[in-house]
Amino acid sequence: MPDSLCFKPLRSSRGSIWKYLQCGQYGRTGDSLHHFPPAFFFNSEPEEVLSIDEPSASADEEMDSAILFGVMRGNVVGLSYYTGVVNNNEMVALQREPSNPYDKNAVKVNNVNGDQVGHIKRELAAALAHIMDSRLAKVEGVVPFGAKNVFTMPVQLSFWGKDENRQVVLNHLKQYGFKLDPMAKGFGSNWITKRAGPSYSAPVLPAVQMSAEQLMTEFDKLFEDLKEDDKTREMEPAEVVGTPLLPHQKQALAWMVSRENSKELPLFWEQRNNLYYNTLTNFAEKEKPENVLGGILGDDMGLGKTLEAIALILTNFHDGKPLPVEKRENDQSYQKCNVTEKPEKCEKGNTNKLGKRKCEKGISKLHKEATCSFQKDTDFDLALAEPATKVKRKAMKKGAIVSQCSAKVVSEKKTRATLIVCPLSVLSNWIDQFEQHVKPTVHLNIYVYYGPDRSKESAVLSKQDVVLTTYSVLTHDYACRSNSPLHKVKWLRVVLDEGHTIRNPNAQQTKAAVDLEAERRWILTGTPIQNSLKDLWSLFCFLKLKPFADREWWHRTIQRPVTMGDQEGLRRLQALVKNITLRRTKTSKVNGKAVLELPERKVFVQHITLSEDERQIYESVKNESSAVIGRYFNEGTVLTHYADVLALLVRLRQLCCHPHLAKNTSFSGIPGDSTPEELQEKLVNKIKLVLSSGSDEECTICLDSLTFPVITQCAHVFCKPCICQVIRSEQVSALMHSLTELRKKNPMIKSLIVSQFTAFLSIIETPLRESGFVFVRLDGSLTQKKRIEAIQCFQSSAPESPTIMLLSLKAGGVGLNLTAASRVFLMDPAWNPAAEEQCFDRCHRLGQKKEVIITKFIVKNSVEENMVKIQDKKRELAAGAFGTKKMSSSEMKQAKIKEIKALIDI
DNA sequence: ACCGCCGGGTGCC
DNA sequence: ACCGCCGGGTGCC
Repeated sequence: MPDSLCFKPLRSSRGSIWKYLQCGQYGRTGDSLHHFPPAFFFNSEPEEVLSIDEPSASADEEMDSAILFGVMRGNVVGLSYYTGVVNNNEMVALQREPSNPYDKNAVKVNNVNGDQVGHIKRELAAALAHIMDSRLAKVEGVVPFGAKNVFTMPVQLSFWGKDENRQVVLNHLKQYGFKLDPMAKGFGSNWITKRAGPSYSAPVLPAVQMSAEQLMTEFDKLFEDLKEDDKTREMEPAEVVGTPLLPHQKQALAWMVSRENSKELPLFWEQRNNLYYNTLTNFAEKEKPENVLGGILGDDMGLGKTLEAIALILTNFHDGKPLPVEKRENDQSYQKCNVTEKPEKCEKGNTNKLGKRKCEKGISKLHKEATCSFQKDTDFDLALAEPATKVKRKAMKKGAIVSQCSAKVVSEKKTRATLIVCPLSVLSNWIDQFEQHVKPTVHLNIYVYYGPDRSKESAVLSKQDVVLTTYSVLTHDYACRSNSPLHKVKWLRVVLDEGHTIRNPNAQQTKAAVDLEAERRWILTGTPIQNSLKDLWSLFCFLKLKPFADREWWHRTIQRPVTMGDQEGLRRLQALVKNITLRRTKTSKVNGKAVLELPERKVFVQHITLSEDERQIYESVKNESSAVIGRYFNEGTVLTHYADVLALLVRLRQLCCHPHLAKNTSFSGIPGDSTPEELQEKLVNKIKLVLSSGSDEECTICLDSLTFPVITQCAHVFCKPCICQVIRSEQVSALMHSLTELRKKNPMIKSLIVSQFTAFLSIIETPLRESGFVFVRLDGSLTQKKRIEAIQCFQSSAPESPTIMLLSLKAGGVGLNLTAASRVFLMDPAWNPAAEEQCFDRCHRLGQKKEVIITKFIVKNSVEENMVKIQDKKRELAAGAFGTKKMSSSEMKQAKIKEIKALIDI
């Protein structure tokens, strides 16, 4: 529930290696861990690997390192005043109620469902209030017995907190005459282990725990066998899916359909008599808990998650029947009612109709809707008077069509629309894929909810087959939810593409997504967990996974046990993830055959030697940088100057690419002293100066006044002819050589040229042009529209289409499909090997027919070589993460300092 | 009748 | 509500 998301204000916490390593504990305790491919859990993120750790401050992070102070018995009173009921051994939540008019110390006791059971007895509440308010300890309760009492019942309280608060808590309780039992021996062992036990520190009670464990193991096994079977069954998609599915895609479809139609109880629930029990919390209720009608489709990039989702939408409507779609009788109707304009050319906010490709401009959406929907009589006639009427009459004679119509009429009352939320960068991909995979004889109503003219009528959205929108729009709308049709419609299905974008539970976009109302919920992501176990929680919240959507139950039943190394907790987590996730990697097998048979991929490293001049500049800047960083080391302030240090390193890397990238710094004294803003300002001022003063500025190459002045990133002004000549003669030529050779061999081969520095891409443009290469460019500065244009242009197989794409490493992120390219030139190494891999995958993915050859340029004897060494280490680290012990933050800092030293050879 | 005892009214925080 | 607590009724054994 959204409430739990707002539970406590937290700093926005990005991942860190610390958290990543914390997860290493899975491996320490788990013997059955091979079920989780490591990549599923740990995916290091490019920009985070060398980022500074923020101090751990948030409430829930405190809980991660909490220890058990002890336990005590208390009483819950006033039971007869409240509706909440509990079972013996059921977990309860304690909640302060400072506004209580009878006692400002009041502490409420709620059951797992959030219903109030009673209050903590006054005297005890007086002692607890301060502890809870000051967060000296988290107090958790279990009702050991007496759950059916009418007036009062006992409650076993356990106190968890930071070690340093332990004594404070004990003393405070003592003042009120209470005392904590250490919990180690005997006390309460019966009640605590029997059911709710495993969530507590497991090792103290081995004997009793074993039996509980064994029980669960048996249960898990049963469950696993069942589910594994479920995941290998294949299913044919609805007839209207025009693309044949690969075996693993049919498996995904079968699994997704079975998830959506599941009548089973959710995991960890069982029926006893007339009640449904949650075996983790011992909560019970009369009403059957809803299973998650959905889950996480965690297939690797390139396996076809989009197609799998489209197949699902078309195949599984209500009662296991396909979505009743409007059939187009023949091509005539298509022609007649079509404005053949490409959706890509639509203005923002317009409706893109599949197959129809109708773009609306200014006219009301409803009106436009009518243009092609020949089952809506009035609208239809209005918009498309004569010819379509004929089409329709003709159509109505056909039985198939009639039944389609009636099916539609019946289903009209049922929730119909699927909402797809995705990052802007893949929005057009969805449109393309719908167009590609839905038979052209079918008309699907697709509404792109984006742009200033998007309809605010929820009725418009709810009658679509598919509504596409972006996370930004979703979040924006959520801010004024009363006016957001997205948050009013009761969706048949909500699909979050690149669903890991909601992994931060405090982010507005997470809340906006969780707040959507839907019968079925899906998360598509290649990386369900990026940094730690916590990432999963948001996803579970979105899926409305009972009772884990509430932070407390998630924490007590899963997160803490797992973090504390409890086997039981690990098994629960494992079962849970397996239950709702389908994950195949590129190397997964279906019936002994690889899921995806991609052409081979080869990576070559080409070492570059800097020219005499370049080496000179490099060395001088390097010495300067080393001196500055060395000073920081001596002062012990490396980490406080981290940003500066990074800037210096970036300069060095830029120098490896091209001296002009960092030219200003090599002349301007202390490197790293200008922020990007200052740089920007400098540049603007320079341009102003040049423009205002005519051309009295000198070109530093010909030392004459400027002809055709151009300005570089580093605020240097040259004559265009001069700088072109310089660039041509300089050693970017390793690339040019390869490209020219390649063109000689096969002029049709397309290449990606990748760099992290867009300025470097700009420099490369010149010799490319000179040599007559046709190229496009894709970087972060392009608008969505231009991006699509660039990609389409590049992907085109037309003879005059560009053969080269200049790509900035971070542009577009995941999801880009650049399979037209079969060569990649990586001009400079990235901090993180994963970022490079992701980039290679943009062309080495489904649809690639050719062998992919990747060339990495590495400058000899430079910061780049050192980076490659660190990359290798990181790969090792990631591979062995399971066995690694938790690093403290000071160890982490040491590791970072070491890294910096290694980079600049100090 | 300054106590004890009895039995009815009453009851979370 | 099988308790405790309160306060009124009551009063030899």
